[in-house]
Amino acid sequence: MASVSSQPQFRYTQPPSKVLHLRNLPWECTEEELIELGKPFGKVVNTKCNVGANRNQAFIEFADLNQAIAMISYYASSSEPAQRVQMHALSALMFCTWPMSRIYLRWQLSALGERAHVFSAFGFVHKITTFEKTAGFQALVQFSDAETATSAKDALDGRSIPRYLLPEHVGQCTLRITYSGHTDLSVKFQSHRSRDYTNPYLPVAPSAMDGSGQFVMGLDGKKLEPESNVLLASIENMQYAVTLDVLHMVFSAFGPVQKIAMFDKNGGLQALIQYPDVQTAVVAKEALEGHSIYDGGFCKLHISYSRHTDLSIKVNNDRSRDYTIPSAPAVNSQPSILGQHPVPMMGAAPPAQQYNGAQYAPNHEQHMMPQPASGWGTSAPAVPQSMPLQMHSHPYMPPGAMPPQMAPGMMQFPANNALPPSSTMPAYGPDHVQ
DNA sequence: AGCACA
Repeated sequence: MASVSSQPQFRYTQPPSKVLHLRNLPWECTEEELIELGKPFGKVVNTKCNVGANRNQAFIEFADLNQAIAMISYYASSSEPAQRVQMHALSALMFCTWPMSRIYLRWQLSALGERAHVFSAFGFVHKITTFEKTAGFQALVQFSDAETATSAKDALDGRSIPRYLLPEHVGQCTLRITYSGHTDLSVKFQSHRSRDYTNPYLPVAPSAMDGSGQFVMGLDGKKLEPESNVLLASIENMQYAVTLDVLHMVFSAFGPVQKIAMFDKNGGLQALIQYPDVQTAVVAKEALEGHSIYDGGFCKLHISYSRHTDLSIKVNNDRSRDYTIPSAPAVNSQPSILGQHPVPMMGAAPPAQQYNGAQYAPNHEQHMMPQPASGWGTSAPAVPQSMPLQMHSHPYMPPGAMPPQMAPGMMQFPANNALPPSSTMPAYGPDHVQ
């Protein structure tokens, strides 16, 4: 735990790229705005906006690698992995203006929960601090200038935070906004309750780190773990058997699964799932966390990043498998899997509609995950699906070749957060954008 | 009306 305080703790989980991937941009943005964002750091040669089901993701490509690095570095917050930094910093910069006078907004949520993104749609959020009072959850938000603050106040006061920005269990959050009496926020640390987006070198608050300095808290107070290409999934409420093949199918929807190891822990089932790269694991985790494999909350997944990066699978059996080894796995030696499959799944469970949660916009045109094969009894969209490249090409689960255990009531895959595992552009051709 | 500091 030594050695951390004076240096910013950037953690780059990806090799540098000329292409930056921006996630969680609030609402739609334009190509012009993306160019404005990147211009201070170099020559923007390509952009793609309105990517993803929520149209809140984008790509920026620079002419030179160093320019992309410069942008990342500038907006890096020392308390977060680089991927999240991109997301936060860039969302704070949308519709940006750069001027002098400062003004504060005070806002209040009618329920617990905090989303800086809400404000960043209107301009560069310089600093934010949150706190709880008897009246509710409050925050001070400092913008770059008064005009920006005024437009944000006028647009947001009395309105609700978009559902997709909120956790499922949080009800409607109505904002109340007035001007603050403060003139300048003085943020001493980056922490789970306050941020200074103008200063990437601000130290991380000790309270936001654990003993080893490894984990930090996100602005929402949740733990941020170092990202990994290996996920640790624990399964709760396990009314039905979860087999290796079921896990393989569920996790393969986001990219090729290299290895799976299942084991029992504290009376529950856990599994380590290995992807070839971190980004695929990030997408899978964000999409699957908290959701159930079967309708009715059965076999609910809780997913975290593993400390492992490469599992060593000693033997292929019904609890562990290395899918990268070409020797045909003896799937047929377990004919009982189907027989053991829970009967209620086949008839009693209603058609799978697990992902009608608000954070997954029900935008069928934008679905990029494999749709249920015809015959599953769920409504298939009329329009052809646009799938990311790896869905067509990865050898582990060709589209339409779902394992037989896929039963009615099994989870469908969510539509958003489904990004290609690389931060290159080609997966989103120009025909995908209006 | 209500405004932080690890």
